[in-house]
Formats: sequence, C-alpha cells, structure tokens
Amino acid sequence: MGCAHAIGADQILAELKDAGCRITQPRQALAALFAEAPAPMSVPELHGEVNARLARFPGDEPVNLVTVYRFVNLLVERGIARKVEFGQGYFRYEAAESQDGPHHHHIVCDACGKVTDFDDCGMDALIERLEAESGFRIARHQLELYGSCPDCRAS
Amino acid sequence: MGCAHAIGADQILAELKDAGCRITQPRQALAALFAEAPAPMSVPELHGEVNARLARFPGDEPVNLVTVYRFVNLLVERGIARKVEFGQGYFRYEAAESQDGPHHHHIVCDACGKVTDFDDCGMDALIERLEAESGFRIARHQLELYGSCPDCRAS
DNA sequence: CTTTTTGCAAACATTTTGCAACTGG
DNA sequence: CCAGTTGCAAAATGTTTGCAAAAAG
Repeated sequence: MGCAHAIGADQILAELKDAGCRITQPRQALAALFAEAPAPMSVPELHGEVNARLARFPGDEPVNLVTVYRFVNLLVERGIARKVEFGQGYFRYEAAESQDGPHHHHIVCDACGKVTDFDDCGMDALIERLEAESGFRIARHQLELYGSCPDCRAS
Repeated sequence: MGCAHAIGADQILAELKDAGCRITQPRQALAALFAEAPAPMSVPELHGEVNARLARFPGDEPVNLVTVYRFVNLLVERGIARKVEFGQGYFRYEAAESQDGPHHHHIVCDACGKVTDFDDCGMDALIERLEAESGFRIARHQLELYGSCPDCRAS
C-alpha cells in the first residue's frame, strides 16, 4: 500500500515562502496537517482537524473555513497539491506527484468515505493495447476502486 | 471499443412504466435524449438540449431544470443510469450496465473532450490482490484514461 | 509601516425539497 | 377522478469573492 507522506510541512512552507507568501499560524498548522495526512482530505475535514488542534477552549474556532479553502487553492496553484474527486460531490486534496513519475490510486469506502491508496496498478499492458485499438495516445489515467472498508463491514 | 447506445428510449420508458411511473412529455423527451447520448451528460446539458428540442418559440422553457434532476435520479434509482464524475465539480449520467456483468470505462481527449469507451479492463487479478492486501471488499471501480485522440494529434 | 492574510458576510453553483397546481391513465 | 408529476420558490450543500480589520515581515 502507498504512503502519502511525499512532502513535509517544512517543504510546503518553504515553497510558499519562495513564492512570496507569508508564513502565518493557520498556514503552519494546515501545512503540518496536510503533510501527515495518510489520504486525500476534504476541506471540512482539514477545517475540523486544524481547529481541534488549535482550539484553546471548547467551541473555539481559530481558523475559518474560508482560510482552509484559500490554503488548498494556494497549494494547487503552486503545484504542491492535487484536487481529486471520488464521486462524493466534493473535492479532496492530496500531495501532488510528478505527472509521469510514479503515481498511485485510491480505494474509497462507500459507507464512511475513508480513502486508502495503492501504487501498483499494473496497467501498462492495457494502455499499450488500448493505444493500438483506439488510436488515442494515452498520457495518464485515473483509477478508483469503491467498496467497503474492514471497519464498516465489521459493524 | 464500446458503443454507448446500450438502451433505447422505448426500453427506458417501458422500465419506468413497469415501476408504476407515468409516461409524461418531459420524460419521453428526456428518455430519447438520454438514449442517444454518445457520452455521459450533465443535468444542465440535458436541460438545455431538451428545451432546445421542445421549445416552440425563442426563450420557451417547457421543461424545468428540477424535472431533469428528478428524471436522472429516477433512472439511477431504477438502475437504468449511472452517476459519474470527471473531476469537473458536477455529475454526469450515462446508461447503466449491470454491476457485475460487463462494464466499460472512458478514454477522454484532453484537447477536444471527446469521450470513447472500452470494456475490457482486465482488472480482476488486481482487484483480488488488493482485497487481500487492504482488507477492503471491492464492489466496483472507475477507470478513466486521458490523452489525445487521433484527430487532435493530426492537427 | 506596507503588503498580505484573515474573518465575516454575502454571493455563487449544484442539487434537493416542500407544496400547490397540473396531468396522465 | 386521483395518484403521480411538474413548476416555482426556497433550502441545503460545497466553494468563491468583496471588503474592512488584523497580522507578518
């Protein structure tokens, strides 16, 4: 199974600084969260997590939802993150990888939305065959598997 | 390579009638449109098309957008259509195929947006391996290939 | 002190829902 | 007729934008 920690919080912040962005407290917390996320996260998830960490009293919400949206959009613009969609009606964000280098794919739980990833999709032979049959030149692909995770099946 | 006209308007309407639904004018027009669509369509697209066909004077809108939403949801509930997403922030709908029988996938041209489909993805071995490794029970999968079609490469 | 970033409210886009009017069978 | 369907308005998401107040450097 794949490991998502392709980049560290420090690298994210360094790239932002290089781009002339300021290193604020919300951005530090969000970068840390994003860097250690084991799977693509939605904005509400990031928002909930970052506030759970930074809150100093119950009900405190130090980081606004809009700030989280702006943060993920910033990462996408800078090529640090990738926007992905799993048929859930909203987007998730994960650390970007080079277009032609190693890539990975996702297994999504229909019940709880949990996402796991894997890297070996063994699809080279299929792609070669389809290029011949269709005349398309295939540059990249996206594969998602849907089902139920162990936890949801247990209950 | 697959052909998208897997079902005819008459079959769609027959299935709806069997389910106790009424055959109204919006449904007849939408079923015809849906049956002949060569690629997955969004609700606004269906809405625009159906009204372009049925309008009797410029600006006429015989079918309401909400009716189109209700129609596609009805098809999905009845297993006639499938909801798909291509990272565009909204859903598209295409003729369904049996869950465990033959299914198909898409090759999307990055340049012109043309969608071709194919059926043999030969992914059974991969799925079996991943179920063992991840503990997920995998029910279905979605695969999209992106690249350039012959026409776009020619120019 | 200047520029960027944040928070809040409000706007937008897509999809759903409540309810009265309408229509198919 | 009468149940099922439509249209309209409004609500429910998810996401973006305008602008004044706050914070980074």
